[in-house]
Amino acid sequence: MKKEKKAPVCEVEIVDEKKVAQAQKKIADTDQVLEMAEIFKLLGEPTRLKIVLSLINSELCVCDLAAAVDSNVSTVSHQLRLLRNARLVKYRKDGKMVFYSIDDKHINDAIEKIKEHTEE
Amino acid sequence: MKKEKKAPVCEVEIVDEKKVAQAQKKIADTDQVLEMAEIFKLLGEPTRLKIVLSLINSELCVCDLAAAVDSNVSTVSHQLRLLRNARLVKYRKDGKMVFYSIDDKHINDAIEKIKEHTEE
DNA sequence: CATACATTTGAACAAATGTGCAAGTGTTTG
DNA sequence: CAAACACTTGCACATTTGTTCAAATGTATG
Repeated sequence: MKKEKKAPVCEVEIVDEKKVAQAQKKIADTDQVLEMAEIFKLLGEPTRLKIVLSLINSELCVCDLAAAVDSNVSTVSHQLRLLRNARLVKYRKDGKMVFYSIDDKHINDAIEKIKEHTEE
Repeated sequence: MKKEKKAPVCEVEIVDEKKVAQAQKKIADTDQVLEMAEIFKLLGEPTRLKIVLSLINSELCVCDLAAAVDSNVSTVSHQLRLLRNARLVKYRKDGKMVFYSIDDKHINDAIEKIKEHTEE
C-alpha cells in the first residue's frame, strides 16, 4: 500500500490531478498571461494609474498631465512611454505639444470593475 | 504683452485649466486610487496572475496550486499571503490542507476585460 | 537662425519586490 | 507521542523599478 518515497515538502505529488489540469489549461497561453500581467502591472503603479484615470475624460498634454497628477514632466514622460509601448495610451502631436489619450475602452471597463471591487 | 518670466520647463504653468481640474476630480479620492493600484499591482505579477487564473474554475490547495503554476510551495504561499491581505482570495482549512479560492467576482470581470484587450 | 519652449531620453541611485532556503507551526496518523 | 506532511514565515539576495537631474530633440517664432 505504501507508495514510493514521498518528497519531504509537497513538491512533486499532486492531490487533485483533474483540477490541476483544468487550472493549467487556464494559463496555457503563456504569452497571453504575460501580456495581461504587463497591463495590470502598468496600472498597478499610482502615478501611472493616475495618468490613465486623468485621461478618461479627455486628452491632455504632458504638461497638464504633470499638473493633474501632481508630478513633474520628466517623470510623467517616462511613464507615458511605458503606457505607450503597451498601447494603453496613444498620442497626437500638435506643434511642439503632444496630447495623450486612452487607446482602448477595455481599459476603462477593467478599471471600472476594480473600482467596484474597492467600493464594497 | 509679455507675462512674468516663465518657468524653463513647463512645471508651474497649466495650458488648459478646465481639463486639468476635470482630471484632478477623477483622482481626488487618493485612498481609492491607491487601493485600486494595489489590486492591479497584485495582478501584475505573472506568478500571482497565474495563481488567480488557476483559481477561477475551482478552489485548489497550496500544493496543487504550486504544481499548476509550475512554482514551489514556498513561493506560492508567499504570494497567496499578499493576495489574501488584499482580499483577492479567501481560504478554507480542511485538516492540514488549505484550499484557496477567489474572493470577489469583480476580479474575474476585470481579468476578462484585460483579456479582451490582449486579444485584438 | 537664434531663442524659447514642450517633450523625450540617458544615467544614476535608492527603494521595493520576487524567490528560495531553512526553520517553524499545526494537524493527522500509526 | 513521534513521525509525516501541508503549509507558513523569516531571512538574504539579486533584480526590477520609479524618480530625479541634466542634456538632447524637435518645433515654432521673432
